[in-house]
Order: sequence, then C-alpha cells, then structure tokens
Amino acid sequence: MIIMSLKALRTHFTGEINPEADNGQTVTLSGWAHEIRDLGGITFLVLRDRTGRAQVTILKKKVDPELLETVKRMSRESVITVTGTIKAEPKAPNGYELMPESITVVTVAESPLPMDTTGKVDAELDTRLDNRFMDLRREEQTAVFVIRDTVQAAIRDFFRENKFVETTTSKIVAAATEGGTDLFPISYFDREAFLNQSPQLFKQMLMSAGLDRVYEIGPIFRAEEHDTRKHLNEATSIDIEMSFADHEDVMELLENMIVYIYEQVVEKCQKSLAVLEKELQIPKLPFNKYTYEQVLDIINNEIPEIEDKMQFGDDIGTQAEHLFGEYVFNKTGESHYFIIDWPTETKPFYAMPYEDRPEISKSFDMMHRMMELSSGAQRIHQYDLLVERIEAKGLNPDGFDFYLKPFRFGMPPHAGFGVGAERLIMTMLELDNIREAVLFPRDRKRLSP
RNA sequence: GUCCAGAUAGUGUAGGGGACUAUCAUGGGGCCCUGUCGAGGCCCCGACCCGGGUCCGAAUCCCGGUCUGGACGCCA
Repeated sequence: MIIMSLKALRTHFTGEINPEADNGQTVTLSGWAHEIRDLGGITFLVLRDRTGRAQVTILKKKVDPELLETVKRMSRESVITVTGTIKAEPKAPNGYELMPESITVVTVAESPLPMDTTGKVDAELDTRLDNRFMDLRREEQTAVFVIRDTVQAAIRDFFRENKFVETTTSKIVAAATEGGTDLFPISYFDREAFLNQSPQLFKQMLMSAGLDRVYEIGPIFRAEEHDTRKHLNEATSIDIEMSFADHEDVMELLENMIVYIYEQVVEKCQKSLAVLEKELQIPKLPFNKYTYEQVLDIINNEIPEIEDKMQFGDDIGTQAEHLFGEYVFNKTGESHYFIIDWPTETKPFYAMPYEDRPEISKSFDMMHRMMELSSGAQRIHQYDLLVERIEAKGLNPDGFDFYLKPFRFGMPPHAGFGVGAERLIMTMLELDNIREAVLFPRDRKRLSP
C-alpha cells in the first residue's frame, strides 16, 4: 500500500492531475510558492512540488479579498497549501489551473533568497552547493536525483534478478591495507582506524563465506587531494563479486547492467530527461574491447596529439584517455568500451595474472569516452600466489591476516568490479561536474553542508 | 601537489588609474494593469574579498593573505 499524506494538506501532487479527467474536482495541493505574477485584476500563483508546478489563478472580482491579500503578502518560496477546483484551461501551463477556495501560508520564506529557483539568474556551483536545499528545488536538480533513484532501483532489480545478495559491509577498518590511495584516519575509542576506500576485501571474504554472488551500493572514502570535476572524497561505489566466474563473465554482467540501467531510465524518466533536455542513447551490446597493448599501439600510431610515445607499463594519462575515447567514439559511435589485459604491475595485488603471460592480468577498466567508470578483474583465489603478489607490491602480508585466512580454508575462483555511481550518472546526463550528481558532495574543500 | 585564471548588491554580471554618486539583469519595496507563463510600464533600495604599498588620486597598478574556478598529476 501507499501511505498518503494528510488529506487536509495534500490530495494530489501537481503532476498527478489530469486536466480532463479531474476537471471540476476539488483538490488540495501543498508545495512552495514558485512565482507570483500580479496583473492587477488577475493574479497567478505558481505552486511547485517534486512532480512539477500548478498554476493557481486568482480573479480579483471573484475571490474573498482576504485570500487575495494573503497571496499579495506571500513571499516566494514560502510553503503553501491550496485547496480549490481544477479547471481545464488551454491557456494555462499543463492545461489546467486551480481556482482557489483557500490558500494557507504554512511557513514563510525569508527574503532575499540565497539564490534564484526559477532559472532566470544563474548561480555558480559553489553558491548552489552552499545553498543546496534551495538548489535542489530547481527542476533540473530534482530531475538528476529522480533519475539517480531510478538508476539505483534498476541496479537492485538487475542484481536480484541475477541471484545476487545485497550486502552492507563496514566502512570503518583497522588498517590502510589495499594500498593505492590515501585513507582518512579516524579515532576509534583509543585506537586509530580508517574510513574504508573500497569494500573489496570484504567482498572477497564473502566469496569464501559461500554467499556466491554479492553486491553493495555504498560509500567509499578516498583522501586524495585531487581537485577536479570528476573526483570526490566520498563517493558511491556499486561493487559486485561473483564466485565461479572469471573476468569475461563479470564484463558481460557489467555491460548488461549498464544497458539495463539506461533502458530503465529511458522507460521511467522521460519527464526528468525532458527537463534536462537529454535524449539517452542506449549503448550497444557487446561493448567494444581493446587490450591495453592495442590501446598503446593506437595512441602511438594513430593519435598524433600525443607526442611522447607510450611504453608497456605506462599509465594512460588524462589527455590520452580523452583522445582515445574520442577515437573509439568516432570509429564506433559508442561511448562505452573496455580496456582489458592491463599490466599486472599497474593493477592491485588481487588481480589474477594470466597463466601463460604473467606480466598481464585478467583485469579490465570499463570506460566512458570522458572517463573511467569501472574497474574489475578476476581475482587471485590461491593463497600462495596472493601472498606472493602482496609481497611483490611491497606490502606486508602480516597486516592482511583477516583477509588472507579465508583463502586457506576454501576460496572459490571469483571475479568482480566496482562502478563509480556518480560517474555513471554524470556521464549519462552529461553533467559538467561530478558534484552535481551528489546531494551533499564532499571534496577537498567542502565539508558542509 | 604543480600550473593558469578569477573574487564588484541576495544572485549572475559590466567596468582594467580621475568622467564611479559603479553598468545591466534578476531580486526586494511602492504604484498601474483581467490571461500571465523569463508578463509589461513608472519610481525607489541594494555591492568593489581582507591587509599593506605606489600615486595628488586605486574597484582598477604592486606585494602578502584568504577564498573560488579550471587544466594536469594521483586516483574510481
């Protein structure tokens, strides 16, 4: 069942009203006073809620003068409740207007407002984030998070359908184990602890636990002092791990997940997409795959903008990543693709090396033409090899007891990946800045709100 | 972390030694207006990031600070 609002405050959302079917009906709407346009004999009050806007039309000659006074004194962005009759009206936005019987100001909004909500005057991202509660009242911002809700619901549908168990693992960990990134230290009673950079090690332990297929959508924390449009210090990771599977299996799972998400958003979010003026192109299956060495080859031979020749083992820098993404897009028309078979040395210790060519690993990155969206691999499930790889990375296996023990008592072969949820939203909706995909972003400089 | 750019009413901007009593829009206040939908018209209100310096004179030039945006690095 759906829990309804108190009838005195809301019988409908604005978006639920059908001009023809509901014509003549008395309804109660609650929301914010978006705009008030006083033309003299006629005054238009625009009420906004999560689903859209409704025009309340007040005719001077036909309403109680006190009601008109209430509207004239009302400040923009005050919370209001309006009860009135629906009138189908082609001249009104959305094809209907509300002829009010009563209008109540529930809470008064102060003036001036910290930013404009109507789209008339831009605000800088910093101003918007400082006043995020008000920024989110703008329909474009509401749309992003309505779509994000659909994305997260689609992910849950998809994995449940594929027999995955949703898990939640601890975000507080004892040691900076995985390497590769800086962690946030925190105080844990009388000990030092850290905010977890990734659920990776927990997911793998759950493979030994026999849960077989797990996924988690949760926060990850990185203390990197980067300052870019595509980095956050607190991000949301869509993390999965799958037993009795290899990297090829999870790549297939991943590309199918992405396509399912896009399909669901196209199916369920037309209104929000229209607000954002976006038409989604659903990626084609299967995604194109390029080996790391093919990528180097193409960069070295077909992308003259990169002057320094790349060698095996080099990282693919931002410029090369962008140019290669463009190259793939021009060639195939697709934004998403895989880079596979990375050098073992550039990937984390748990990535499985190929038996016949141990210098490369059964690893992959799933790319959007603008950035990396996901990375994954078949994992090492053999205890001795894992210890060897930990040591080869210059890490001390003694710090990994809790993680290594399951590998000594029955660990199935397994593979998995992690996807940056914000990057997925950002690339899908072509947002300029990843912060727009997070309600309350945490970056190098921002700790509130 | 490196490099580049920037900070002017609540918001977004113009102005780069004197004409600045600082532009425009939005907003707020007032008046007029019965079909607005970025409503319109008239009047009013509201700002040069902080600290030093140069100069007869600084929003404007110089130095330091703080904050912000972007690119790169590192990373997802």
